[in-house]
Amino acid sequence: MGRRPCCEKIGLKRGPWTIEEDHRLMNFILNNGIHCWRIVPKLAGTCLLRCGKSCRLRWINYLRPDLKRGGFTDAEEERIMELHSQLGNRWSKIASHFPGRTDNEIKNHWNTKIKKKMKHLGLDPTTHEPMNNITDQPESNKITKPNMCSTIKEGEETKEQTLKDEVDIGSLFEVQGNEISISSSSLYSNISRSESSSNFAEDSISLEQWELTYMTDPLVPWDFFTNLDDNIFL
DNA sequence: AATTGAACCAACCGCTCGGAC
DNA sequence: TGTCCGAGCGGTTGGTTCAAT
Repeated sequence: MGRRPCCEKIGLKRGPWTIEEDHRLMNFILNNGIHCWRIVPKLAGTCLLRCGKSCRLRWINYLRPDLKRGGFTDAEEERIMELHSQLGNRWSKIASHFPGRTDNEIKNHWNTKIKKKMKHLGLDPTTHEPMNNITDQPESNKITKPNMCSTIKEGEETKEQTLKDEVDIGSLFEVQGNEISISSSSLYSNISRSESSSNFAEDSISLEQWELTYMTDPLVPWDFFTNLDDNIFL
């Protein structure tokens, strides 16, 4: 017998999310936090005909307020290459080094841009070795590079990495009455104090303001979070 | 202006992991 | 100890956008 589906798929919507769905999911999470993804769509209202898994993905990859939008810088690309050479395709681990970036975003960027860039430089994107070293050798003489992925054990990860993994997205918000508080100290708890301001501020806006300003116009939202960054790193 | 192919990226699928019982 | 289930992860797909012709 096969595995049970993660949710009852009959009657559930698939494909691109609408503004209304985003709005409803965002409001639900801001008001209730994240406890169990499976029940989120059930409690979020009748227009959210999505499975919990889909809600989780939408939140993590698109709606999360601490997401950093925009292209990757050269420095970020270099860091991704460096981390990939150590961690392999462990995108979530790699993403944990980039606050505000998602594993999906990094994975996509790797597959569409960095891979090509490396090939252009004559490097094998999988092994990070110069491609001639491998292709010029007969099969029997090839030296197999150890799989970096398998050489790193969970227990050997740094404390810093472990702490980053433990950031609880659901705890980033506090909704009190009609006010949403985005705790900067929570948002950036995975950044060392030396990198961030010691004077953490609570950035509060009203729920109505949030909805009117950021959830009705799909082109606007990310500016808000850019400004949030500016405020925090002053 | 229309067509076509490439590039990009959001979303889905299926598997693994880990906690609860 | 084994089973179940939710969450997380990585690979893949498919729709959209953009550039070239």
